[in-house]
Amino acid sequence: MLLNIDPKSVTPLYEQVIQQIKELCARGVLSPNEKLPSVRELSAQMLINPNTVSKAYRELERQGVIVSIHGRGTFISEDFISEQTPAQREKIKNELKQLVIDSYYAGVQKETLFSWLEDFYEEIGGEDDES
Amino acid sequence: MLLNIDPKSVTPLYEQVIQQIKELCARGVLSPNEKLPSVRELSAQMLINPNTVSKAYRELERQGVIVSIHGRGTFISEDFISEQTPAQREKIKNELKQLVIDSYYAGVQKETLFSWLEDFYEEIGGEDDES
DNA sequence: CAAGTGTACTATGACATATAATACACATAA
DNA sequence: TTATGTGTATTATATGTCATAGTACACTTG
Repeated sequence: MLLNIDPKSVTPLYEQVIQQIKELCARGVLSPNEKLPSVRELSAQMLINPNTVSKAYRELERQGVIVSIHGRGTFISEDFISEQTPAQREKIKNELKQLVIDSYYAGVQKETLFSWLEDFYEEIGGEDDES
Repeated sequence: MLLNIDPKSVTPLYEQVIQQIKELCARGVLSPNEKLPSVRELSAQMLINPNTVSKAYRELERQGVIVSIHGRGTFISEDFISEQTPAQREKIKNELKQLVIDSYYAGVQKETLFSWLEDFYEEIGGEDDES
C-alpha cells in the first residue's frame, strides 16, 4: 500500500495524501519521473473518493511536486524548483513558533525537539531507496 | 491591545486567541493569577463575537492554561501541570516532521530551522516582563 | 475503436466557523 | 436588597470546507 490513510483523523483526507506523497518524495522512496497510481486506482486502493485524490493531485501539482498529463497519468516532477517565497518562509517560522509553545505546554523538552529534528533530517538526507 | 486578531487569516479566530494567549503566558508577559479581560470586554476590543472569545477561554481552561470563575472573571493558572500525554507528544512529533518536509520544499535550510528554534527558546527562557 | 487516463461540473450531506440574540447563575459593590 | 459585571448555556442563522456521488468530456495508448 503506497499510502496510509486514516479516515478517523482530524486531518482532511486530501491533506493526508498530500503530506504522505511529499514525504515519500523527500525520503527518495518516490523518484523523479516515477509514475503515480491513477486517480481512480489510488482512490480504489485507499477507499476514498476519486474527487478527493484529484484534489490532492491538483494541489501537489500547484506546489510543483508532481506533474499530471492528460490521458497519460501523473508523475513525480523531474526538476523541483523551490519557490522560496517570503510568505512561505514566514508561515513555516510561525508554525515552528507555535510548535515550540505547544511543546512547552505538553512538557516536551527542548533537547527532545532538537533530537527529533536531527532524526528527520537524517531520514531525508539518507536518500533511502526501497528497490 | 492585548491580542492581534486578523479576521482575514485562514486560522480560526478562536484559535488565534488561544495561540496568542498561550504565547503571552510562555513568554512571561502574562503572569500566574493575572486577570484576563472579560469575555465581553475582549470581544469588544477585538471586534469579534463574545461567543468566539468564550470558546477560546473554554479551550484554554481545558488545557489548564487559564481558570474561569463564575461571576468573578478569568485568570492565568497559578500552577501549570504539563499533562505529557503520549498522544500529544506524538502529535507534536508528527507536526514537526511535516514542518521539516515543508521546509525542504520551501527551500528553508536545516541550519535556519535550528536557528529559529534557538531564538524561540531564548524568548521563552528569557522570562521577559513588560512592566 | 475501446480502455484507461486527467479534468470539470453539479448536487448533496455532514461538519466547523462565526455571528446574533437571549437567558441564566454567580460575585461584588453600592 | 438592587445593580452591575462576570462566566455560561442555548438556539438560530449564514457561510465555508470536506467528502461523496454521479456524470460528462478530452486526451493517450493499444
